[in-house]
Amino acid sequence: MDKHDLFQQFVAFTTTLHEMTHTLTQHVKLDQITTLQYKILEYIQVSQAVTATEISDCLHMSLPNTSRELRKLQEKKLIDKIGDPEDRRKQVIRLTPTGQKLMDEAFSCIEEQFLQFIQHASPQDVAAISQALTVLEQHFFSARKY
Amino acid sequence: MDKHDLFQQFVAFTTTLHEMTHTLTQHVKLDQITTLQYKILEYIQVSQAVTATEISDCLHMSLPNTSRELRKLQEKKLIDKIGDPEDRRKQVIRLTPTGQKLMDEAFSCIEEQFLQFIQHASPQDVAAISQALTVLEQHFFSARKY
DNA sequence: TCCATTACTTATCATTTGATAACAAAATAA
DNA sequence: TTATTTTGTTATCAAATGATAAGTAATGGA
Repeated sequence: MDKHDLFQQFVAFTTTLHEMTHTLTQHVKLDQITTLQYKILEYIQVSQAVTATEISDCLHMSLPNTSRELRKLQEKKLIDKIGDPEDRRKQVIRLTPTGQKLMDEAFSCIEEQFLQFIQHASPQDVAAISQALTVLEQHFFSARKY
Repeated sequence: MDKHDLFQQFVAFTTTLHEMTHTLTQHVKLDQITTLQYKILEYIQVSQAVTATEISDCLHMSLPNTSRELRKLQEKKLIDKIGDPEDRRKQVIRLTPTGQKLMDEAFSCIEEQFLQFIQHASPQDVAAISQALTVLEQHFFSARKY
């Protein structure tokens, strides 16, 4: 197994995982927000306190477009913008209780699907999967630093 | 490690992999096609011979929209449609030499980035990553059958 | 103080994508 | 044969997204 073969395997795996992600998320009903807006909420939830610029950088979208989507999310009462007293140009973005509730519901729906997906996995299987994920996380995360 | 913890780990891993995929593909310059069209070409390349209905099903898009994108790709001379003599309603979609060349170039660009990504990986690391990918593929693929 | 930079907003435009209706041709079932 | 299903197309329409110009306010450096 050389690095070229590993690349081939990696591509195939990515396709499988992408398909799996689609299956896991397809039952989440998000009538009020778009996929992009969901990704933004997801990022805010994971990062807890973020600025518009950080969202813009991490989700690879322009600041004007980020600003527009954040305004829409604020209009839907899903996020709050709080002025940063340290630097009054900045605005800290947080989920509102409503936004948090929406994300909690989405995640529990996804988790339910995930559990169905691995319902036949034994404790040994779970340990093996976790170990595999750890290996990949370590290698990919450490590689990102270069 | 119970299944709930595994889910948390899975979500974190998915985020990392998504970010990695973006990094790998960001240097591919596709001035002539959109992301969706690239995904269609990718699917055709992997599957070799497919119909519009198969693309529609696997990429989760409606048949009219699939038909429209295939027409655009045909206009760009990247794919061919060949009538199926067995069933004259069907059309087999294939990459043209130009389309194949475009995909080959894209993939070699992505592979180049991938190799940079794992440039510090030893043969032992490569084996460990491959083993981890195999474990996940097996579990996720077998889970999909249920 | 003055100037450049940063953080963010508003406005506008083109393009992409998703959804749906209506249609035609071929295959299949009744 | 007739009806139904399958495969694919064209034509619209609305919505989402991406890109860019222009502007405001705050910060920080010279």
